[in-house]
Formats: sequence, C-alpha cells, structure tokens
Amino acid sequence: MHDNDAMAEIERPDLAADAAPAFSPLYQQIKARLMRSLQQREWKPGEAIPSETDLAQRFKVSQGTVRKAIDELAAENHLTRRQGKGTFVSTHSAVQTQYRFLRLTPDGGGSARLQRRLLECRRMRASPALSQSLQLASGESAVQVRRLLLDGESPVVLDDIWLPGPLFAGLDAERLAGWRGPMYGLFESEFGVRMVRAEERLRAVAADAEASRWLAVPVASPLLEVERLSFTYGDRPVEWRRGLYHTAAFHYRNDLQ
Amino acid sequence: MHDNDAMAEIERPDLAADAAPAFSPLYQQIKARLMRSLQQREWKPGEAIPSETDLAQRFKVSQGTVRKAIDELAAENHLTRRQGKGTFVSTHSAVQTQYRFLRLTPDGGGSARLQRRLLECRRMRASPALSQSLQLASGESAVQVRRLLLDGESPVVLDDIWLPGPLFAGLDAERLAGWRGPMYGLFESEFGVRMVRAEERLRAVAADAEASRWLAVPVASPLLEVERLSFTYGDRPVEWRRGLYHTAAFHYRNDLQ
DNA sequence: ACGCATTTGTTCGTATGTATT
DNA sequence: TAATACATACGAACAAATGCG
Repeated sequence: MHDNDAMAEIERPDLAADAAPAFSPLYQQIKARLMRSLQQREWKPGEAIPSETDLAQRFKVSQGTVRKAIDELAAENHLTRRQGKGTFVSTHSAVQTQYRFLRLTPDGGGSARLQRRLLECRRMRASPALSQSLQLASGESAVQVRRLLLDGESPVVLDDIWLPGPLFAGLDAERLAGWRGPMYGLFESEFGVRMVRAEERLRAVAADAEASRWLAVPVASPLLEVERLSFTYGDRPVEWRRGLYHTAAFHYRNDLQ
Repeated sequence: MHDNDAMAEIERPDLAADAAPAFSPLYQQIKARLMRSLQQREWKPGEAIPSETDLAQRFKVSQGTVRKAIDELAAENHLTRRQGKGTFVSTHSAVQTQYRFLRLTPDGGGSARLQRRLLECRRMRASPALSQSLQLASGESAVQVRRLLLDGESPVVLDDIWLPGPLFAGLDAERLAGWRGPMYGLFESEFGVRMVRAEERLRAVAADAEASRWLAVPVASPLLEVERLSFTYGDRPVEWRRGLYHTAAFHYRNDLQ
C-alpha cells in the first residue's frame, strides 16, 4: 500500500507553509501575526521590531517559539537579524540589499555599477493585459516609467515599468529624477510599498526599432527579455516590469541549489 | 554541572579539523561532519541517515544541536526530512526533485513534459577553456553529450554537456539512451557523482547554422543561451553545460525573494 | 577605558504532538 | 497497538556583539 522508497510521497497536495487553516503550530501563528504587523506598517522598513523576549510576553509564548517564527521570516527576507542590536524590517535601501532583485552581472566578474537615465514617466489608462497582471479595476490608471541603465556610455538595459496609479499618487519624473538610490527604496519610503518577492520570466527576443535605438544595437539583435511581476505583502502584485538586456558584456546570473 | 560548550570543545578538539575556522558553533561542526559523511558516501542518495538521537549520541551533543545542523543541510537541499520516517540524502532521482535545476516552463503554465533525444556522446580531449572550467589536468579527457529536448515534435532545447572523462568512465551513448529518468539520477547511481549546486549564466544569442538546424528556427533567430557550471560536494565542478533554449512557447522562470 | 545592560546566538534538557510502520 | 522518528514547545543558562554611561 505504501511505497517504501524515496520516490513515493509526492502525491499529497501539501498545503502551503504560510496558509494556516484550522490547526497550525504556534510558531506559525506567531509568524502570521508578525507578517500582519509588517503589512500594516506597525514597524517600517529599516526599523527594529521588539526584542524576542518582548514579543514572547506580548504573545504569551516562549521566547524560543518567537525565535522560530522570526527565523523563518528572516529566511524569507522579511526581517534581518543583527546580533547584539536587534531584528529589523528588511529594506531595499540598505546597502547590503540594494538591487536585491537585479541579477545582471558583468562578464568579467564583480558587480554591476550602472548609471540610471530616466527617459519617461507618464500616467496612462491601464491596458486590459496590465489590469489583469496588476489586478486593477477596469479603467484604473497606471504609471509608466521608462529608463536606461548604462555602463559608462554604453546602454545595457531598457526598462519599462508599470505601477498602479492610485497607489503611487504623486510619482512623477521630478520625484524619480531627484531620488538617489534604488527605485524600490523610493517606493518604500515615499509610498509605503515594499516589494517582498517577484516572479521573472526570461526569453530571448529580437530588438525592434525602439529597443535598437535606445540600446544602440542593430535591429533584430538578440536581447534578453526579463518580465518581472513584483508583489508586496499579502501576495498583492504592485509592479509589472519588462527589461531588455543587451547581454554582450553582461549576463543574467542565477545560482541553483 | 553539565558541560558548557567550552568544555565540549576541549573534549573534542578534533571536531574543527577540516572546514570550521578554529572556533565555530557546535552545530556548525556537526554540520561539517555530516557533510563529510555525505561526500564520502557513507550514506548514499535516497538512503536514510541515522536518527537525530543516534547522531546526538555518536557526536556526544544534544539532539537539538544535531537538529539545527540537519535543519541547515535540509535548507540547502542536501538532506530531505520526512516526519515519522527519517532524514534522507537528497537525490535527483526522487520524483519531487526531478529536474530540480531546470527552470524551463511552458508559457501557458504547468510544468514541462519534454522528450529527450540523444544526438551524440563522444570522448574528446578537453579544450583549455573546458579544462579551466572543470579544473582538469592538462590533456585530460572529457565526455561530450549533445541532446535535444522536445515538446512533442518541436525541439525546444539543444544541450551540450561536458563531463570529466575519468570521473565518468564507461559513460557512453548506450548507457545514456538506456537510462530512464533524469541524467543527474544516472550520474548519482552509476557514477557516484551528485550535483549539489550550479551556477547559471544567461544571455541572448543569435542562432548559428547548427542551432538553427536542430531547433528548427531560422539562422540568427534569438535564442536563450544558458551556461551552467555544476558542482558536487566540496565545491568541485563536475559538469559544464550549454543549453540553447527556443523561447517561443516556453520561458525561463525565476522566483526572486 | 571599562563595565553593564540589552539583544541575538548557541546549547542543553525535557515533555508532548504527529506521522509512519 | 506499539515503537520509532521527526516536529513543536517550554525553560534555562551562557556566549558574543553592541551601545551606553
């Protein structure tokens, strides 16, 4: 009836780790409550959350149980632990986590040092496809941002970014151009929207006239197309992005384990 | 009354012998010893390792310390825990982890169900570049495998795979063609080489004549090039692979967190 | 410069729950 | 049902890093 080797075992629906139906371990419940506090911005990106002993008292559980909850949140990059200092809400502005989602790497090694050049920032009516991706009500507005990333003088990435209009009220070219640091840092601190995870889809495509112009490559050159759907708390999609990468001197790096 | 960890350190000065830098937490030392056992195939892929209590006795530490070591090894995909059954050495043959490194996904969703077609398997002198990548002695032999992955009748991936010749003695077309299941499963069970992690580099390239023929696309079509360097225990590189993906109906999926 | 309090990190021990055989 | 193994939970103590007075 049961298979006895390692290959059995798969058929179970195996409910997701964070969805907590009727009965879930205490630490999972604590984890869910901490996630809720993060979502409600009780503690903001960069700030410290209460100490483990404080939280244990608040939730009336042992410190070890809080610890296990925090462990998982730290493993998922929601929180960052610092021995002797405390546990902090992760932020895309922290130097060590800047450009956390950018996998572009120079072929020679090292990490990319790219300049940004803002090309466009405008408000538009969301297309049906975009409304679908970002779960917008029909007819809702969107912000479109177009920009280049350059290695010195040579353009490497052409990004088109779409955001829900209402969520990013007040976002315009001036605001973007004046911001020093990663765009996701701006979103966090100015609009209260923190990107917590993203799904990327990669393809090879041929450069069209526009991409050819901006990236300074011949029409029909092969380009790496990177589509990205980014999510904030509660698995809510809040950014759709399409990047075209010129992968002559750079590549997209991915570590598998 | 009981040992604190300083005393434990004195009782077992040999613990830090290989990897651990002088003083490291006990559970890290246990983790290193477990890794060594995995590397030496004391327990083989798919097999169960001793229970946590057994290991605790063997290493003369508490069960909780062993648990923390195993936790990390499980998080790194070296081990797989199954409640009530035991802890098992991960294997690429297990159904739930088959094609763990393959990120190719049909655009419509679901998971890829691709046929394999072996095109070539031959022994060759390793090129200098390959020797460099696989850390081979100069003049050492390599095995080259070329194959197609097909979705029904339409080719999707052209893979070229290079392996260290001595490590894969006896690997030939017949052996490959006769094997049912993932290639990495064959490597594990027939050659004792388990891939534990890999680094991929992605680029967009133009199809050359050969790629065009095998993938049934026009010359100069954009293709997704996926270079992969795979490592076994001890960070030893044991496979170099170049895949050309035709990303018309498929894409390379990557989840960022 | 030093010591102290705070906070996370490590280790132990114990008990109980849950899944598997 | 019983035995085994992993999973959860609690409590306690000490270590190590940090920051402050």
